[in-house]
Amino acid sequence: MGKGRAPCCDKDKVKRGPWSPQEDLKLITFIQKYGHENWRALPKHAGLLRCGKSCRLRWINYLRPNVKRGNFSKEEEETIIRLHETFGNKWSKIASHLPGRTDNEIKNVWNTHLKKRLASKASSSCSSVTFVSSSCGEISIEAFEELKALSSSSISSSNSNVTDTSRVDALNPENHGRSPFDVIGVYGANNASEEVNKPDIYDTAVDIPLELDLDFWNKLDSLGSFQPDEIQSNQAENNKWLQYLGIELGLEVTRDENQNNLSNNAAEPLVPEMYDMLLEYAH
DNA sequence: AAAAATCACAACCGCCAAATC
DNA sequence: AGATTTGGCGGTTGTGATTTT
Repeated sequence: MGKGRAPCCDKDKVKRGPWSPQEDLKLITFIQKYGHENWRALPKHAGLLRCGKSCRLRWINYLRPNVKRGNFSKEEEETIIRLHETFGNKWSKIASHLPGRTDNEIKNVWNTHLKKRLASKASSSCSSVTFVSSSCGEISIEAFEELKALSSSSISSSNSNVTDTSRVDALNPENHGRSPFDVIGVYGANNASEEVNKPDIYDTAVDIPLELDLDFWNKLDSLGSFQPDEIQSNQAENNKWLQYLGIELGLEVTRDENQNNLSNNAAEPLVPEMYDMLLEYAH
């Protein structure tokens, strides 16, 4: 590496503000093909006029598989409140206990809803609630026990679920079998492979092997409700996911066609036409 | 109906720690 | 060992949507 710190990006030469569908597609297709080993170099290679950081954020918060969208459930909100009691504003830590939710989203929910709610609750009463507000300065025994269990669980890496989505998401039974988007973390498996074998990603397309973590699969087995066949083919999941995104982003694939593709090509490698279409659309 | 106020959330900024040279 | 790079994190801001006046 060269000496001298280079700025994160040239602010005059990068696009800022909301992401367009075209940009999303470029990012998705690039990461789908090559992974995201180097965020700084990624925008250049993907043909994006964006800062690497911006790409990373966009991917992590909105484009990667397994990101849960939509309102937080009551349980999720209560979990956030409890975890905030323990961790404070450590949003990534809190996010690591909420599969599919990102630190950014949790932070937003906290700042816009939960903080206010707690403040008003605290002003009315400081006792007799399971989840005690900050102003009361203590945590219930049940909450503490649960936190202890969560902390010692093998699924909780020290990092956020952003970097280890496959494990966290896979172990949440609620996450099984929703949409192609919710399928076991394709990119989590990918990340695992990157650590073992780091190809020159910009010269050759990468065949992404599905790395098996015994502990992970044992836990999966113990859940019982999961269908191992669904994740046998990493490529198949990529395929489903791309198709899903294609529709979400308004590409000309009807839902009927997509349904057929999902069932007929589930075990096939990525459909070249799909790639072409995505790339063409992105250009 | 229009203007003002408020809300919600996506995106940016700057700092820090770990990794790398 | 120290300088540099990079990814990640938390705080903050900008802006479009919604609600209130």
